[in-house]
Amino acid sequence: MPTDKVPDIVVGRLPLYLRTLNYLIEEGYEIVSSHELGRRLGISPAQIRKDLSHFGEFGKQGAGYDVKYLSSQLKHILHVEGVWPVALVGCGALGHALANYNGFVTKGFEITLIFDNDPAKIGQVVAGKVIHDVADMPRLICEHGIRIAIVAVPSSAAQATVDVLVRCQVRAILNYAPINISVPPGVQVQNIDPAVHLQRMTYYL
Amino acid sequence: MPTDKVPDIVVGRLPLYLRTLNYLIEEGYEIVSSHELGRRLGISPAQIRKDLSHFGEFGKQGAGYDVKYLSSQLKHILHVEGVWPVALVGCGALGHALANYNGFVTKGFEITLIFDNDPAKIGQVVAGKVIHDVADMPRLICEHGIRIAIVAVPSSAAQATVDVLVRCQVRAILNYAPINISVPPGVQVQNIDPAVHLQRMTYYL
DNA sequence: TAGATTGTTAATCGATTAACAATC
DNA sequence: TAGATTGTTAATCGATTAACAATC
Repeated sequence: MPTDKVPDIVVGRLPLYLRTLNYLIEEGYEIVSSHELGRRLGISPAQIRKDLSHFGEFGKQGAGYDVKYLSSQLKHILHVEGVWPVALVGCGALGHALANYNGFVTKGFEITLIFDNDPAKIGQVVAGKVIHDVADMPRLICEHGIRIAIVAVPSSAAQATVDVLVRCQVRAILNYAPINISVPPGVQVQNIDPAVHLQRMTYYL
Repeated sequence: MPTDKVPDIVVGRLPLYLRTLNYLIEEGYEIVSSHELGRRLGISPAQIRKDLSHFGEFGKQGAGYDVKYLSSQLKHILHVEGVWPVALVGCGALGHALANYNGFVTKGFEITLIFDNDPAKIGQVVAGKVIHDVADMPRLICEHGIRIAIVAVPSSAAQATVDVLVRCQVRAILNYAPINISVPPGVQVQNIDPAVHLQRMTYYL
């Protein structure tokens, strides 16, 4: 029963399914059951089948799911069949690590533009890309048709950075600044703050 | 009505409340209402009041919450009144960035031990700390009484690293390797995988 | 066929919201 | 006091799970 209006929480699990399927491919699996996939993910088989049922019928009764086929279908659903160009704003230690991270391309992303506001860094080359002046963001992001950005600037600069990105038609922002940013409706934001993740665990210690 | 058995999802929001309260302190606020706090977080006021009610009564009717008091109470609840020593395993580009990140201490964490398996790196100093051989993890983590670790090793080494950490009595793991790791009951895991976060957003593009 | 696993429904479970008495 | 906001209950909403007919 495809496309009712898929809950956010279901969409959030699809990348995890995809990631595990790709490991299964590497391991040589051709077929996987919802039970085995769930075991690897710590998710119930029923939930996996229910989640997938939002988008169509991908399995075979009595057999399971063709790993490569389900992987390709999830890539299609998540719009990561190709490679999205991504802008990275902020090239400090974290920005450097992200620029050099070689795990993005196979997942559908490539950092193609890097920005910083430090005159000492502008013009330098990181991971084969020149660091541009943040002042040139509007022009360059527009020229490259960038829709996705990673924000790795200090908290104090995060909201202003995001405001510029939104005006440049960026519609998905991965925010590493440890602060809540606000965006207009229709703009996606995901936040990564290691301290928040750690504090969530210390509650149980 | 304190301590029923607080849902995970509620615990997960507390660090976000705390983070926002600390920004409010910086901005000079002394009192905040659930409405204002919710506005900043994109969460309903009712939810904030309900979440807090799991742990006690922290507000004043007609007034709101004393910002400093609520912040200190949340720190107490989350066990981040002091500073936890943290082990960092894997000192590549990401590990370097984490070792040099200065945002941890005020949030209750300090990276005190760094490990890598690369002979060329062992013995070098990063962020004022010597990089130790991963072979020495059991002894050093035990000696320092470490309960929290950050895993920034390649996916291929992640599970083995985690297995060692768990044997060393580590009970909270922040995993940056893009793979599902398995741990015994009672060990907390949080995962950070930028590609997963990005793919969750491309669905909507 | 016999065995296994899907896709889906209905039931259960849990989380969020609305509303308001209590009270500062 | 009057106005405002909390803490909490009950109602609503949504997500997960159990179970099974369909079927490979």
